Amino acid sequence: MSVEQGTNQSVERAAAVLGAFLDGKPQRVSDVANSVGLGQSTTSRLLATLESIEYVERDPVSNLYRLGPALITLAGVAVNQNPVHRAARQVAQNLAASLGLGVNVAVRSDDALFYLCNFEGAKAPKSYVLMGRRNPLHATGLGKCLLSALDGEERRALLPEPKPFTSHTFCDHGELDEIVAEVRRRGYATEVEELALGRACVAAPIFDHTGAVVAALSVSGPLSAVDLPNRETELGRRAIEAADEVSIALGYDVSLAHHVVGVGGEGQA
Amino acid sequence: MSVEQGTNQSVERAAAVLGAFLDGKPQRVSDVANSVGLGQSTTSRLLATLESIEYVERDPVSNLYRLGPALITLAGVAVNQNPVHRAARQVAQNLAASLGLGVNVAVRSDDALFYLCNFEGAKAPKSYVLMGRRNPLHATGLGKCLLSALDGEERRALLPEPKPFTSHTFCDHGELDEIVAEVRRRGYATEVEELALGRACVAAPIFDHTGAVVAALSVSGPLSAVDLPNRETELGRRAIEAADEVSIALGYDVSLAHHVVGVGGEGQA
DNA sequence: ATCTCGTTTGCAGTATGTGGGAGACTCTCG
DNA sequence: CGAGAGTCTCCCACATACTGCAAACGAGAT
Repeated sequence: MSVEQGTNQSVERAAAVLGAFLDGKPQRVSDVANSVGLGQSTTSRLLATLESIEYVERDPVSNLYRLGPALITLAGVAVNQNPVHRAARQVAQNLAASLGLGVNVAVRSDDALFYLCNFEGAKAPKSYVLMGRRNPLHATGLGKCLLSALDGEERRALLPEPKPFTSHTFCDHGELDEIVAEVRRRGYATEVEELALGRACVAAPIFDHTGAVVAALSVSGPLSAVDLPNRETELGRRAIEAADEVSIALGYDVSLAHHVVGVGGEGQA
Repeated sequence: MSVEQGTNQSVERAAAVLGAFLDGKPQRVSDVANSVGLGQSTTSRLLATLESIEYVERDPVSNLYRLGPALITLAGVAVNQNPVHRAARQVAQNLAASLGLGVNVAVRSDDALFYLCNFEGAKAPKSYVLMGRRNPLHATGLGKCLLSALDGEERRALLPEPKPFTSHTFCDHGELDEIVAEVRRRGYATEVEELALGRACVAAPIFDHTGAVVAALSVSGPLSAVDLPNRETELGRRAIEAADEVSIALGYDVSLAHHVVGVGGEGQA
C-alpha cells in the first residue's frame, strides 16, 4: 500500500465525502459510500463526525445529508480575507445596480477561472451564486482577461487543447493570440455565445500594485440585454472604469496603465 | 480516556484547525498548534493534508496559512442548495439597488441569526460579506423577526439573559414580548443602534409554505441613511413587500397573511 | 558566516480508525 | 394493516494509520 507521505487519511476521506456533495444534490449514506468508494459504516461515521461539527446536516424529513452551515461560515471568512474580493465587492454591486446587468469578479485558479462573487441587475436575474465555481478561460470574457497575464507559451502549456462549448468558441491558439493582444490593446474583452448560447459579456482586467493582472471583472447577461456589438464601446468603458477602480484600491498606479483606451480619467459615468 | 462515540478524531481535529482561522487572520503552524492544543508536528501534518485538498493555502511570501478556495466552492454549493437563498437572492439585490441601502437575509441558527447573504447600496457601502456570520437575535431587526416565530417561553429558554451591546439594546423579556407582538401586528421590526451605534435597520419576516417564519429580510445601513423613525413607514412597507415576494416564491399563500398591515396587495413601490 | 526560530521528517508504540456483521429502524408495497 | 426490503447504526476484534518525541532541515536575522 503506497502510504501517502505526511498526510492524514481520515481527513482526506472526509474531504472526499464532502466532495460527493459538489453536484448539489442531497445524498444518502450509501450513495456517498458508493461515490467515494468507502464502506457504509466508515461513511456513516465520517458523516456523523461531519454532522457534529455542522459541515453537513441532514434533512429532518428525508434523512438525506447535505452540506452544512459551518462551511458557509468558513467560506465567509475566506472570501473576506481575499484582497480582490474586498476591493471589488462594492464596485461590482454599484455597477450591477447602475447597468441592471450581471457583474462578476473572478481570479485564475490553474487552468480555469474561479468566481469570487457575482451580482445581478434587474435585466439579468439569477437565483444562484457563482462563488467558488470554475469556468474555462478561453470561452469567457473574464478568462480572456486573465489569460492576458500569460504569454502565448504559458497559455499553450496551460490549455493544451481548448474545448469548444458552442460553435462560437475560439479554440485555436492563433486566434487566442490575437484575442489576447486585443484585450491588452483595448483594455477589455468580449464574449458572445462562446460558452453558452444566448449569453454574452464584456470584461476588463484588474491589476495589483505591481501592475500584474490578478483578477477580472465582467458585465454579463442575456445577449439581448448586453446587446453586443451595439453596446460594446459603452460597456467596455464601464467595465474598465470599474476594474480600474478596483485596481486602484489594490494599490495599482493608473499612470502605469497598460491600456490606453479612451478613458479620459476617472470622470463620471 | 473518554472515547467519543462514533466520531472520527482526526476529522474533528482538522476541523478545529480550520476553526483557528475563523478570526480572519493568517496563521503560523505554531499559532494554530497552540490555539487548538495540538502538537506542532500533528498540526503541521494536518495543515499539509488540508493544503493538499485546498482547504487551506499558504501565502508564498509569508508562509502563513489561510483558508483555501475549496471551502469557497463547497459553500457556494451549500448556499445554492438553500431554498431561502434561492428565493431571496434576486429580490434582495433589486431592493438594495432600488433603495441604495443594505439588504440582508438571515435564518435562525440556535440562539443566533445566521446571514445567508447581504447586498449593499451606494448609501450603505460595505467591503465584506456577512454570509455565514452570526448575530444576536434580540439586538437586530432580523433577529426580532425570527424571534416572532417563537412563543415567549421558547424565547426565554433560548435567550436566558440577553446581553446589552449598546445602551439601546432591549434585554428585558417583558420588553421583548411587546416587541415581538408588535412585529406580528405590523409585519416588520425596527432596530436603532441596538447592536452598534450609528446603525439601524428595518426587517420583515419570510414565511414558508406552511406559514411559519423561516427567515427574515432587512434593510440596513448607517442611521443617517436609514433615517428612523422618519422613514419607518416607507422602509417597513418596502421590507414587507420584498419579504412577501420571497415568501410567495417559497410557496406561501399570502391570503393566509399573518400581518394585515396596510399593504394593499403587491402594488407598486 | 553563525545563530536562532519555526517547520518538517523519521521512528516506534499504540491509540485509533476500519470493516464485517447483526440489530433496529423506516418506508414501501402488497 | 402487515410483511418485506432496504438502509442506517452499533458492536467488536484486528491491524492500520495516527501520534508525539526528538532530531534534522531550512529560512531569516544579526
